[in-house]
Amino acid sequence: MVTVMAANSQFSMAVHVLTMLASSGEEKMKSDCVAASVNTNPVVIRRLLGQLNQANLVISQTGAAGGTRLAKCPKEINLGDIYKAVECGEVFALHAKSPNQDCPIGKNIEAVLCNLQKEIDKTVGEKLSQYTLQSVIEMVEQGRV
Amino acid sequence: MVTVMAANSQFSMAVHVLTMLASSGEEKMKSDCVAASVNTNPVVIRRLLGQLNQANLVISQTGAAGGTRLAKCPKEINLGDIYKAVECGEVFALHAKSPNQDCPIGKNIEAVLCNLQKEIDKTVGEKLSQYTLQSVIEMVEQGRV
DNA sequence: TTGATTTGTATCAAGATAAGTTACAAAAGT
DNA sequence: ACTTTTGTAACTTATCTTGATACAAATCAA
Repeated sequence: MVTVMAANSQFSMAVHVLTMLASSGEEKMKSDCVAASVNTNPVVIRRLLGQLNQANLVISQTGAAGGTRLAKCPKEINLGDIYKAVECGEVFALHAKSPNQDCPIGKNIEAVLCNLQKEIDKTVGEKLSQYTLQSVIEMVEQGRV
Repeated sequence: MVTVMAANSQFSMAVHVLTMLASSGEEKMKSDCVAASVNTNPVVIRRLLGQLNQANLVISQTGAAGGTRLAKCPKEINLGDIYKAVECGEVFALHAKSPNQDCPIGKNIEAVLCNLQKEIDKTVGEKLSQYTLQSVIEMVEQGRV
């Protein structure tokens, strides 16, 4: 596995986490247990679950006997929903600094790139939406891809 | 403009740079001149041009009266080529640390995500390939998107 | 009511990346 | 020779992601 640190793996973790929750059905899971499978710290999982909660993909409960479960069944969650929920940013970034506005190209290129960025992001979202969480579970269960 | 530093804007810069080169036609441009439009340091531009050179999109020449020009005409360069050339990484990253291999889900989720990653990257490449550098130039010239 | 458990969240440290900058060797024209 | 320009190395700065510790708030059980 190629590990590029500082790269955003939240989407991958989110899919993993939701697959875990799906496997436990109605029963709530604790962040410690999920963290053990993802091989990370429980706080990282709770942060992620916070985002998934805001997107109405999971339901959490504090206190003893607390934990988290899916808010919908796996067939009703698609990977596009998850991608939007964790909001990893865009496929490519716009210029770090605004280009030179005195240059005809510099003046107009940003708007063109911005629209392109939106279109690509939409394309990614649509492609991801073709997969439900249920289909991911089936792929994982069968050990095939 | 929303500026997220540390995010990779190489693709945006590359499109900008190539648009500049296209505008100067056969005539070679100096990195200083391109940098002035992109609003960055000439070395940043030269680093980027190095990648574009390796992908055979531009031709550079050292020395006095040196500079860089396109290696092909703008109709023969598409944004997919540029995306591949700058290799900004993937749309989403895989897990930073390998998941727990003792967990049935942890054991198999990586392969599923890896294939998904490749498919999404392919989708992005195909979408970007629909646009030629020529079409970008036209959008920029017309100040519309 | 008291105590234990778990989430939610703040805060800090560590590791990595991108971009900006300086410096300089190599190449190439005049 | 001298000047210009690329190619590249090295360093700095700012920022991001992840991991880790700590603790308040919520919830359950005895």
